[in-house]
Amino acid sequence: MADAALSIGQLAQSAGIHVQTLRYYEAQGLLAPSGRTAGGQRRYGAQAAQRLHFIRHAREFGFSTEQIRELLDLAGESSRSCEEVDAIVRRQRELVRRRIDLLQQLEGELDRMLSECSGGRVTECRVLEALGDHGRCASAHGHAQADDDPPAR
Amino acid sequence: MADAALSIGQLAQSAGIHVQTLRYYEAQGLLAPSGRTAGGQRRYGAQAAQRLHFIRHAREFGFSTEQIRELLDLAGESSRSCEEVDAIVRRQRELVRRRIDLLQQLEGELDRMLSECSGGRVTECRVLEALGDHGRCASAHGHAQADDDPPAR
DNA sequence: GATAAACCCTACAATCACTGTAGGTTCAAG
DNA sequence: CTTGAACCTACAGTGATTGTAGGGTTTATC
Repeated sequence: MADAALSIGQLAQSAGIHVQTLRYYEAQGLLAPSGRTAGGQRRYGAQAAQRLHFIRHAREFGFSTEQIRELLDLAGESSRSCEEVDAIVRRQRELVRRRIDLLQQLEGELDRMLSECSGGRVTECRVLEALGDHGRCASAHGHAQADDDPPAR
Repeated sequence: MADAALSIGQLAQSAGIHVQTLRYYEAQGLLAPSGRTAGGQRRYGAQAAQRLHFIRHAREFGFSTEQIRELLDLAGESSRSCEEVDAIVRRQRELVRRRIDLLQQLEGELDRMLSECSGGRVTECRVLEALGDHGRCASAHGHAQADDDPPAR
């Protein structure tokens, strides 16, 4: 069962993450090692590697560790309805959609700023002016505030 | 000069942010109050309000407080070349562009997941499968990791 | 001029998802 | 059996806020 057991460093390298992150996931209840050596070092089996794969993928999708724990729990009791999983993903897609919209507005603004600046002195630089003047924005992205968004690093 | 002096609460409300955030900006060297009352309470003049406007706008654009401090300093010595400001904005646009690309890939994936799920039980739910299986991704967004991105809340 | 409510003060802890560090232990190769 | 790389725990730091504790100040009303 624990045939090709990986050390924490090997698993981390294969996943492109730091060992600390793995220990962090363990502390968060996302990923436990399959076992430990006599000396206390973590060993990860193929199942753990797969679980990590899921976790990393979900993180890239912007899911929080909390949400991932939800998803993993849901997947564990495999007789439950798919609707809960669906709802989480659907909510996530909404967030992604909104973030894209916002970023595209910002990109447009930044482009406009750059096109108006032509390498003069700061006094006549439109960029700083544009940043200071909300009114000139192409889109009035008013300060909405009920909306958190997990970083998509 | 300090005619229409605002309290921290009034300024915060007018900007749609919390008073703690203003105190945080002060600690970070971004925004000092124009003065204090005899009792030690902060008072902000019109100039401070404008500076805050700039700060909030730049934050919405994804600039870090560090970058904003740079921009403000640059704007202060108004005889310097515009190129430094330009470079900061250009770098920022690159980051925004990359984030949009990633998010659009993610959106596509999430859509695909949802279309494959049709409200069954978790055992036959494609969503969890898709999240676990990187290989089935439309785009192989490999684990690039040299890239930070400030949250765009 | 007293009182009370609303506001403000400092200082510090918590959040999230990690990353870094200190000081010590274990493993695998030679 | 020694060496050095990798591992261990425990804890502090990151960035941009937000929350809390325990007080002081301002303002309006009586």
